[in-house]
Amino acid sequence: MYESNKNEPIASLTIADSICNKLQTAIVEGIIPSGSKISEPALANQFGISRGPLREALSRLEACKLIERKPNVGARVISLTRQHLVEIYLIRESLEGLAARQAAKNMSDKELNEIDVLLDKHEQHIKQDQSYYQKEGEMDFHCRIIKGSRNNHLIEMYINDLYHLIRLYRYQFGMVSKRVPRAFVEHGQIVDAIRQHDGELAQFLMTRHIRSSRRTVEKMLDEHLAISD
Amino acid sequence: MYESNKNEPIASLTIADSICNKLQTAIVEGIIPSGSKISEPALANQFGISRGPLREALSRLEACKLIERKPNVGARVISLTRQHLVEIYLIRESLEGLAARQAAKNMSDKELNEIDVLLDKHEQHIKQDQSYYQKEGEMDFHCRIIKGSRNNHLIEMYINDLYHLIRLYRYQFGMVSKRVPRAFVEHGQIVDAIRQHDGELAQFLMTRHIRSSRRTVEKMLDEHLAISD
DNA sequence: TAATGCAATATTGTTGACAATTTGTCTTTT
DNA sequence: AAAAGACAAATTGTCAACAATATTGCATTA
Repeated sequence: MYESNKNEPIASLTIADSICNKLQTAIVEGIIPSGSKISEPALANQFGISRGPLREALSRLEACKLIERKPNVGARVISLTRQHLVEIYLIRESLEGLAARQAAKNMSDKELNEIDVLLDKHEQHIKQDQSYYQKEGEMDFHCRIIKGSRNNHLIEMYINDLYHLIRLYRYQFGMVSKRVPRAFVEHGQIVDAIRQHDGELAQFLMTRHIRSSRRTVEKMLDEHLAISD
Repeated sequence: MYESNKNEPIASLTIADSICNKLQTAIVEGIIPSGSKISEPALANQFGISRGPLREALSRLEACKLIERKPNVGARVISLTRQHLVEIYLIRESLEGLAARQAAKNMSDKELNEIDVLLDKHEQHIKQDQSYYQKEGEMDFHCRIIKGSRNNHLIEMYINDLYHLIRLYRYQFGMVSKRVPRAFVEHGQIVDAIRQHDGELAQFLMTRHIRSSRRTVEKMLDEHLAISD
């Protein structure tokens, strides 16, 4: 019996899992708008399932802070605010800095080569079409550094919780800026530092990279949009 | 009608909430031992409730990583390992460093004075009885710095998730060390830096404080206990 | 007319039963 | 005797109905 047993589970086994994933992308992409109330009966028969697994899915969405629940009242998608966005960026500066430092210790050559391939691909995409890079490429890079830290708790915190929030703000605020080429260069610098096992430098560069990104976003929000504080 | 409407909810309103709290302390205090399997039917009629709210509580325990669940198999209390403990300490170094830096910006004089009172109380307790300080006092201090950061997302991450894990390891590994007096001094230094609005220094001191604590613990684990890696 | 209180409605929380999956045991086979 | 397979028991996942709470609208009253 030839088991093709990749560590990846083939598909979302339980309904709650499946629904949770669908709701995550629905919220990220604004199909369920931020701030809107979530009706359990409505969603349940919209997906053709019972309220049981739906509530389980909502629990997980609450855990990764995509929704807020009040007892006996219900669930709402979180409201996007400038302050919250800044809070997340500050946390990212901190955690991804740590990740970069640890990645310089623990990341394998194989992983680094794969990142090289990724960055090459990004370079091509940037020359033609910025949108891809902005939407997925950037986060892809950051996730790999996180994974390279070998800190499983950090990896879970990031992939399960923070990741979705970051994507949410990215989508909803449509963050595209002149920083894309600059960010690309900074990614290269970070990889270099990791390759040389210079943890301190990698941490410094990563922290600064995200801080720059944060400031660009803050400026953008101040100028362009009058988003409720 | 004189509403004594403190922002605190009077009691855990929903059963799931109540059970979740009970399970958290049960796990932290080892009443439900780490690594043990959790039987839903058993727990349910042990608490005299149905499996519905119990599962909701388990979902939250999974969210704060006190238990691990596998689909169609069940839930287990996490196994305590040296590596996991180190991972958490590294995350704390990072996040509490950030918190201290932000606290230097945002913490009010009132809060600082309250911490002074707290530290005085600690000093008394240390002179008589180290156990109190180790068990709750230390975490109390750290929580206040976190709250002083005014970063709500960070506060929730810490209070809802990390906090319980830290307490869990504290209880189970019975961490008492000669560092207690030293740690007390370091707490004072951190408060001083915050009071002077020296964010960089506060961050540096907090990070170093936790790093020292981590190294003490690592050494302790290497010497005394042969805990499974 | 505005505010208050009550009743009706709708939503969430909880329960117990049913379905699907896994685990353990026993039999069968090589 | 060991391994494979089938059956049985137990556990988890899911469902639909019931209870409790919150919200809404209306009527009543000041």
